[in-house]
Amino acid sequence: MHVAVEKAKELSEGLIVVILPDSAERYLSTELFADKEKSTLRFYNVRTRQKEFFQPIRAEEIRMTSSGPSIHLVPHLGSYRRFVVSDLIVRYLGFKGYKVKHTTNIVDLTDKTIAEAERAGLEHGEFTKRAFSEFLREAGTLRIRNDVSYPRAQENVEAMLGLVEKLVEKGYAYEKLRSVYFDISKLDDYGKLSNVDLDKVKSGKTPELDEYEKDSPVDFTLLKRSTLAELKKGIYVKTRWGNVRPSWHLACAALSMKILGDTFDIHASGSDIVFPHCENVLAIGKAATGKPPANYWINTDLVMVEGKKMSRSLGNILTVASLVEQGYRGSEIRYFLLSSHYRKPLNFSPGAMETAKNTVEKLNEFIQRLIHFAPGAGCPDADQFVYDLRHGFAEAMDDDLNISAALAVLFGFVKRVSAPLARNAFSEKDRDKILDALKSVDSVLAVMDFEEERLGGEAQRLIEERSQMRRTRRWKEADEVRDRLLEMGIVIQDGPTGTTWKKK
RNA sequence: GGCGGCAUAGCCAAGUGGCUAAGGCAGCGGUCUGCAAAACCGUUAUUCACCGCUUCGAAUCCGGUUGCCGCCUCCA
Repeated sequence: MHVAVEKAKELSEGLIVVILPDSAERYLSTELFADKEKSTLRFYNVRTRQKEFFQPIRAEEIRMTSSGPSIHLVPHLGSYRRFVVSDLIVRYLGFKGYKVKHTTNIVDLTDKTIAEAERAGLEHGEFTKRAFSEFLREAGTLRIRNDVSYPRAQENVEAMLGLVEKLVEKGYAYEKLRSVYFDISKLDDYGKLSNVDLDKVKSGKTPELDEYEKDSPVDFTLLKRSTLAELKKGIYVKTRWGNVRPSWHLACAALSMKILGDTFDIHASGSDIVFPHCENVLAIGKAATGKPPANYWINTDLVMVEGKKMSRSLGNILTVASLVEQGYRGSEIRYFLLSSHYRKPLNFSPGAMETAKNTVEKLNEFIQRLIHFAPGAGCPDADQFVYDLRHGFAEAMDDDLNISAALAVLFGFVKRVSAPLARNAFSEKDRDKILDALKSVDSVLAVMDFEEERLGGEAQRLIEERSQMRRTRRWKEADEVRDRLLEMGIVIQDGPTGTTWKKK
């Protein structure tokens, strides 16, 4: 095929006929035939409420932002689902060959962070610094890529004020009693993203209304007048409108735009904060620049517990730390969070965690069997297995990250490889190809472990001794050694070709 | 009340007009084995909440009913 393409380059016109040794499927799907202009990847865009082909603004670098955590307390599983999904998107774009600049905003200057710092008896800056590093640690546990920029609200107040200045100048924002509000009546399509009809929104219920004077109850806060307590602690910014603190919506909009520019590709957030948060971020960007800040708005759905949204106010939250304490590994928690479609609610239950754990363990055991395999003559099907995995996985993920279908392809691959592997059919070359294909899929999923498990000298000696005992039919002694190894966390498996082991 | 979403096996979950309704977990049977475990092979929904409509054909479209969930408010 390559030869034919090279030949074709030399011709100005003509027809080249290539006879391929198989049905040619694997050639036709390669880059050689890819229409460079058209993407095969589709995302459900909340803005248009349909799946759209993804067209980056600049093909050389995709820019994406994720609504970050408010770090007054360690984020719970519901929040982490969003970050894991964002990470999945970034990783899949990477798998597709794109370079991605990803930012996750750290919301560390809110009523909550101030209140929690107070409760913890810590100075606000110190408190949020600790909370932020704890968040980073847990993100690492969940194998979220670390090449994300994490702009912090309290370090970027200037950018926020600049944005407000622009909004006031253009008439989209107004000051009232030393707070600055966004005037949503100035935007004719406010509410379109979240499909909210403001005439039908029950007004008068916003708690801010008691505290603040706005022209319209639906206008949202950009800069919030500081309280006396905040002033005393020095948590305020001096502006020409008064001593204030930026709002969550403003912080998010400003941070993304500062890092990524006025218009970027993807805005990832949660279905529960479309209104008002995403709507307000969109409004701010649009008012400031005349264009929506992002082209694709992707929202992850909720994590549920016994049919209810996981949230602090319901008192049903679960943290990464508590699951780790229960013996679950980060990769298993990650698997649980990404193993069903991101636009569907995900129900948490102990059983679901157990399923995730078992599944990840099985995948890893499969990998260990590949690593510790006994080489054979070679299996002609290996190439096809690998091709089907890569192709099937990409096809599924291309369809708005259809993870269930993608995982089905992966498990189908495992099943097909298992039988030849068990009868030692693969050559070393086959095996390496199979492992490479798995690694490639795992560059997206990030739930598998490829490190070779090794035995300590003591365990190796015991296994050797036990084999000797078995050869001389000293079953009882052999069983005792087996029990002892089990205590050491090593499971013994006697097969027709000898004894193998795995770590528990 | 307004807007939106969901309902598929024991559990989780794809499929959204036509090939046997993917896959995972759990279970069960078999092969192997000194026993065991693992592995491998096989197996588990005549049916997709309910009623009706359209169609040659519906889990999939349309209408209705029921149940659940989210946002409109704290949480995020």
